[in-house]
Amino acid sequence: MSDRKNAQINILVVDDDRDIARAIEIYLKNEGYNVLLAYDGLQALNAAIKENLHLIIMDIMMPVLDGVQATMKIREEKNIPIIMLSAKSEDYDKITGLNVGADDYITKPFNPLELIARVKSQIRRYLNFGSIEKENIKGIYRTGGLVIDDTSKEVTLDGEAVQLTPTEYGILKLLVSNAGKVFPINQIYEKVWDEPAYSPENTVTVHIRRIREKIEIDPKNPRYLKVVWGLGYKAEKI
Amino acid sequence: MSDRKNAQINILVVDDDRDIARAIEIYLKNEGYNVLLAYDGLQALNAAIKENLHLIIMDIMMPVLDGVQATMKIREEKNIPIIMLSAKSEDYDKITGLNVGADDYITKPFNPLELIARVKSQIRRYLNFGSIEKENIKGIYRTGGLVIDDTSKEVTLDGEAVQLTPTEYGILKLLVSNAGKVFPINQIYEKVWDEPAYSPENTVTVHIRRIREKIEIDPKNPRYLKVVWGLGYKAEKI
DNA sequence: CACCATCCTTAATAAATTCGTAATTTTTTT
DNA sequence: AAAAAAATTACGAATTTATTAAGGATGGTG
Repeated sequence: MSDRKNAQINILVVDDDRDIARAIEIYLKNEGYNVLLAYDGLQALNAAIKENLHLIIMDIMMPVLDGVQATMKIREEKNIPIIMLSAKSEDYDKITGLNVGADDYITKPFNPLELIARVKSQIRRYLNFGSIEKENIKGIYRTGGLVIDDTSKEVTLDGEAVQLTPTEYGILKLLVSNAGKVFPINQIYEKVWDEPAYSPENTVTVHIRRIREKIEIDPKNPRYLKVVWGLGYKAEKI
Repeated sequence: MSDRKNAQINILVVDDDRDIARAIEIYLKNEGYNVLLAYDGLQALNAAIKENLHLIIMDIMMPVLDGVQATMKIREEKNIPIIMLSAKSEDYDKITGLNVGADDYITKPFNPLELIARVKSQIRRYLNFGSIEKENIKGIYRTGGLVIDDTSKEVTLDGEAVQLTPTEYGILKLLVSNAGKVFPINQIYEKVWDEPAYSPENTVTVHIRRIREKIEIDPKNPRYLKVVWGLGYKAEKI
């Protein structure tokens, strides 16, 4: 029953009520979408940066970081469509949500058909808008001659395959998929390892060095993985 | 001689010395601004709440409610730019004024041209704030040919990259993102270092000097990073 | 189960870059 | 002219990143 054409589309569902999140997940998977789950705004924000998302469905009332705040943060980074969910149908929520950068709004309890309709509408709008490149939907990231295919997990440099370890791949994907953006070392650690960074930040440095050895002609003068002194690393946007 | 485009802009002039208030009124009307007058802090506060103001020029020494107190009250309500006027150029006044939320500062007797220049600068800053949101949301700050991209932490001057150290970057970002606003040295220290400033830090001065060397053609006559004597530094709004 | 290969982490050291301080000079204000 | 504020200069200390190497965990294989 699942559409093949939707198999590449990643939707993030964010709700602290796991039953609701799971229910939505079922509806969406039934339509053939690929679904990721998060249970608070912070997780959502991390996923938005790390994953190749095409739509976010987010509850407003959440612990840690509520839907409104999370939306604002995400908007600073990405331009993915966001549908807000709210238990109450109060105007205040709606207005806040939309002003803050949400693209649509659904009140709970919602009609599954309506949810799907709005999801499709947003996706159509997003994909047609040209705001996204065809490449992105396939999970392909690139800068200069460096190409990362996240579907096959293959990395090529000027057409030649590069062999990376899982950790190296994770770091490179994070940086290249957000090319130009500077990531502090501990943020890299947290996003790639998915656990709080205490102090072993040297680890990241060592990995960076190894990636450079594999993708840079002259690791001392990197073209792609650049350090921004005192701030972190970034993949040069070429 | 009056600009039509300024006809919609309402400036409140607050001074208990009516001659001075009227003099300022004339200068401003000459530029095409719409001028309202108030003769003490309480009137000013009322006007700030009732009228649709775009700028306030306020004397510090006033009966009923002085300029500092009035500024604090107004700040609780609105975020209109406020330029403080002071007969004496005593440090105490200046520092209090700026810490309390004034955006700029002029000492009497003042040069009419300077007054107008500062008025224009503040108005521009205030009115642009809403419309440049797109840039702001992406973390791009600019004044003149100086552009700061906070995502990639890149600074360019007339298109050419400028290499700044983390501290230099922090200072420049603070000033440029609030271009036109004067920051006392200890405020700069506290915001950039994120720790209390104990002794008057010569450190900031040295950093300013280093930034100037990198972004100014003639560091002795800076176009961007200007000192406001006895007060602090500001990035010129160009 | 022992062996091997791969990858990750840690530590130690080196290299690079930046920072803060103090002393001195210049500029501005009174 | 005196005083205050800011600019300038130079240099050693401190911070941050790079590099190298060794040890340990993991997983596959004979």
